[in-house]
Amino acid sequence: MEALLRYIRSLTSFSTENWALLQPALTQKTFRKKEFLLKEGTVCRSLFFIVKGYCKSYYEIDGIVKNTGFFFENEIATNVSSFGSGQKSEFNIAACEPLTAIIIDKEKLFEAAKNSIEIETLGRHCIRLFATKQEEFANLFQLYTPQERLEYIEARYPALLQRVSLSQLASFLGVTRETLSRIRKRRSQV
Amino acid sequence: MEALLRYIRSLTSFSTENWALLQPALTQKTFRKKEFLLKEGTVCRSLFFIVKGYCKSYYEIDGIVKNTGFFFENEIATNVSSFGSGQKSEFNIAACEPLTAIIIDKEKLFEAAKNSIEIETLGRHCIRLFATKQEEFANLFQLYTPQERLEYIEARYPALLQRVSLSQLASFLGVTRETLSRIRKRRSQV
DNA sequence: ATGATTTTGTGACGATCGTCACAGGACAAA
DNA sequence: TTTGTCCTGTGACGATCGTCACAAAATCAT
Repeated sequence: MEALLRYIRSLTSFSTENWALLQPALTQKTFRKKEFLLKEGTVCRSLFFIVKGYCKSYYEIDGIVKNTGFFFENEIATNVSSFGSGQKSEFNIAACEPLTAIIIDKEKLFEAAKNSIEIETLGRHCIRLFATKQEEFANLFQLYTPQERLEYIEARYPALLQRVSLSQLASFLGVTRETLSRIRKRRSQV
Repeated sequence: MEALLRYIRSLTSFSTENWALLQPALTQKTFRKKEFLLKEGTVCRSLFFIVKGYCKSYYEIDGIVKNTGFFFENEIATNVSSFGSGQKSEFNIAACEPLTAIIIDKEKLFEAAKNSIEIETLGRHCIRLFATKQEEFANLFQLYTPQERLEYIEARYPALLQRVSLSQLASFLGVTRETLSRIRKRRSQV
């Protein structure tokens, strides 16, 4: 739980009273590898603050898995649009390793926020971070080639490469695993 | 100004007192075609609510313009990450037509939000909408081929096609104008 | 240690894309 | 009308990617 408080205080000033107010919204839970945090077709009613392990978001289209994001320790995983609008999620979030997360319940969070502008502000910061990350990855695809995308991840998210297999990474980069393999080969030959 | 109030009330409940509190943060301004709303290298200190006309966000990399978004009437254009973090913007926003916008000043908005949880909540909703749209377009690139992306825009944003030239659209879809032309040809021949 | 499963690399081939070059059409200004 | 500019289409060619197939390497469970 202390990890979450540290995370919050890195975003915005947050009193111990507000931390107490927030407690009813928090539950700690563990997930086995491949277990769902969020399943396609269900409504997302939680934020998942990752304490240990990592998970991924992915679409399954015509039986093919397409990874859209990886989430590691001290990050929040969720489906912003489903969480915000109450509509069904179009993608899954699943643990890639045994995972421990603090689940922040939407309804109880909103109740707490009604009486605390600091909590409301915290919510805004969380969404802002999410929007920034989405923007970063949207640009990654709109602006760069697959090879440049790989180099961007290598430079900016080296930890991701350490923990995610090349097949999983290829799916995330929007190419087949064969293509990723050839990009790596091409590059080493130059 | 009424358009902005209608926009706000479509997002969240908003009293006339809060509307009055918000007034100091608002300025109306017109832009000529090709004029900058936000220039690369400067910090984004405003939200631009578009009353009439439209604008685009774009990167200029090695002299090549890459469009990343179009913003029309009753939408808010901004650079969320620059607006939120205070860092310099890496892209431009420029009017594509003569444009009228209500400029919402960041500092004065934050002052107003300090004393009003309704305004703070409004800010959260604005960012949420932005995050949702970013997510939508990030997925468009991660999941679909150029042809499927075109079909998605045709189905979901037909108005965009009416107002944006094919060259501009090609840049937005992440392909050259020649490729977009051939996609359209291929499709009509089937 | 052994066998099964997963992950990665690679060759062949066709499809798609980017680049360069050029031509025709739409539109606005003189 | 004429000129100039911008937008769109298309042909040629090389580069890159996806698909299918198979093999090697690494990992996991027993």
